[in-house]
Amino acid sequence: MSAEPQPTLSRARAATRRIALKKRVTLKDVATAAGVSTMTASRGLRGASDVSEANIQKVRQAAREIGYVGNHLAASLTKPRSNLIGVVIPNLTNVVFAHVMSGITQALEGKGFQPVFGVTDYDPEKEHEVVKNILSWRPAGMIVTGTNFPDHTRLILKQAEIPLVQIMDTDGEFIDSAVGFSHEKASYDMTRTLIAKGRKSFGFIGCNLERDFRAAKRHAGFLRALAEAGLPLKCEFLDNEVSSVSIGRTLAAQALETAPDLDCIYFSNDDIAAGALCHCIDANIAVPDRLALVGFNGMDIARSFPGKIATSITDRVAIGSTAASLLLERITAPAPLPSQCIVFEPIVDLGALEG
Amino acid sequence: MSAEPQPTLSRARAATRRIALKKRVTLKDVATAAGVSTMTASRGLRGASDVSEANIQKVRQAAREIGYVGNHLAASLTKPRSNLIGVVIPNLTNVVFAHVMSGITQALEGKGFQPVFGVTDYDPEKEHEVVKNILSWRPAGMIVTGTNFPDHTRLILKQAEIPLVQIMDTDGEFIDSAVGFSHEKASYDMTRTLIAKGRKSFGFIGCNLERDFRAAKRHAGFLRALAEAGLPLKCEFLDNEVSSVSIGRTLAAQALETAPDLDCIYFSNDDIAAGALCHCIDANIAVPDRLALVGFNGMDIARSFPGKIATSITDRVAIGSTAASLLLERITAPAPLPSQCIVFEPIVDLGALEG
DNA sequence: CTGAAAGCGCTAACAC
DNA sequence: GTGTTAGCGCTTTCAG
Repeated sequence: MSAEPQPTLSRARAATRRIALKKRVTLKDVATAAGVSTMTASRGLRGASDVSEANIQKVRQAAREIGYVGNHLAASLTKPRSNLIGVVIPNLTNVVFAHVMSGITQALEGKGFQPVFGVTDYDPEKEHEVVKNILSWRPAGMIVTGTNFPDHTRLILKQAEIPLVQIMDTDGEFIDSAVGFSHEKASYDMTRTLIAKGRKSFGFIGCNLERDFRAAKRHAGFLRALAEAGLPLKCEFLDNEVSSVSIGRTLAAQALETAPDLDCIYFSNDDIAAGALCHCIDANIAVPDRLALVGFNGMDIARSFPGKIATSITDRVAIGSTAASLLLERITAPAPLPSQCIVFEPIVDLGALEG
Repeated sequence: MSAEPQPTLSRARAATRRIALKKRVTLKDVATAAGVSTMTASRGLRGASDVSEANIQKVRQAAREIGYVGNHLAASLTKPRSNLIGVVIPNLTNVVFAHVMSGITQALEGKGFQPVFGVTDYDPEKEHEVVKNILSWRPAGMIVTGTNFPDHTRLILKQAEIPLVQIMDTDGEFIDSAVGFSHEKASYDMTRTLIAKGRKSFGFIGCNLERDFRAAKRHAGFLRALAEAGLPLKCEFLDNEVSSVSIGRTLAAQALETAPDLDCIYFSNDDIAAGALCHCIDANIAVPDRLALVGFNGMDIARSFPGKIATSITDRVAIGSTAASLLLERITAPAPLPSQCIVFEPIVDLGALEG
């Protein structure tokens, strides 16, 4: 008797559901409407080989008529992985990551993958949660930011055994593959260039260095170049808020009060450098002649003051799209590909300092 | 005989899979490890009521030990809807939408929903594809941009019968609920204010008006205010590329050559206004005394030239987070909520024109 | 409080 | 070419 099916249950449930959500259109409905089996319907809709042209038309027509939508959940359940792509980034108000995302979506365009994303706010715990959550959607691959993961996060990422691309940072160890650049080297290079241009009296202003590992690495590269040249760091102002134009303005004012003889301030990014420039304009300080301002990323905001702010130009969109393309390549490869790292070296842009 | 199970098949498949992906850890493995049934394991992991504390501990411990990750695909399949939230936006390089996304993720934080998103590039066909695709993940709700949808897109959105929030634009008809403001009214208001300040000789410079419906609505509001005041439009330069600082620079130069007596240029957004400002600085044109520049959105780039650019300040982050909160409210409501529209009126910021 | 059975909607594998 | 069967991994019944 327990082997006997009990139609009572499912009928009751169906009835309940019908009241709540009208009818849920499934593949079976398409099949019925087209007068074929569900398999033929399935194959027809997917344009599989081995279906008669007549049936393909019938099935697609039927699907359109009854407004069939398909169910990726069910389809993915029959496969080892879904066609979702997980994307984990620290922040979205910062344009840098918006650009990266843009590159990612461009590369994913029309490839049949849908991005699922999570924002970590530079918080390792949130990051872990987000990664775990996304992994439970069985994504075909993941793109995550940076190389600094706590062990337990690194572990689940490894154990997922799916293609993984770590972006933006190539300074640490990566798990599967990476696309980005060395922040330490980028700021080291920039600082050496500035020293070569004759700057001697350096200050540093940075935001969020405790949580933003990449900003911290830029700080480190800056200090290394200074140390190698035997130059002192005249003053340093750090803030733990996320960077913004207004903070730059405030901190620059403070720095110049503390050390009026500075001839160069290195900022952890362009936003704060732009804020500092606003202060300099008001305070009538000649930029860059008397004081050089150096940001990072080459963002619109820095470029909109032509020549005033020196910066390291990074191609975020390219990093995003390259990462996504690399990921797709690794996903579709018949066998796991060897580890790989693609570097996009930033371009030193001195602006008016060049002359 | 056909009723006889045929274990050969599944064993063969399992073996194959084992080679490819090692073992896939499922709930059953957790149950076995903990010495309980799958149901107890399921309930334990979800912290359901009616499970003994002892078993909860055993199950969670086991899950941790064998590195169980869970499978949202399977879990969602048993429910009418997944806990994904679909988000559809036109663009990501434009900071405006990055801010919106940021607000959305903030509001979704810790609520157990994961955003899935698609970018349309202002293309209705891509938009339709993206919407259809996301719907087939059976999201619990959707956030889409704007009110201008082609009929077939509007239809599938309606038929999905899930909570829907349309954002950024309240000018047209919305399907379920909306969070945003009237672009037409915003620019109408701004233009009237400018006229009241004595500006008489207006030009318009815009980008992407053909595809960006909201920019087009701002254009319309601007023209309406002009017409009402009986003022002529002295010149207009439109471009079909996506807006950028450099385009603004170019078009402003052209406009001022065509109509040197302009005393106010209205731009479709802040980027291009900032580009125009760069031109004015170079050409030594007093802004805003001789020429007022008016952008839209109140973005950092405009504010970084304090007072120079008049703009309508919009709170994108708030729109995003409000939209997401509203969506969650509608998702969790026991019964469908009535239609609802939340308006965030932009703030007119005249900058130095104020005086 | 726990377990067995059935089924979510789809597709891979086999049979016809 | 097309249909039948079984099963993806989980949860919702319902029976103990």
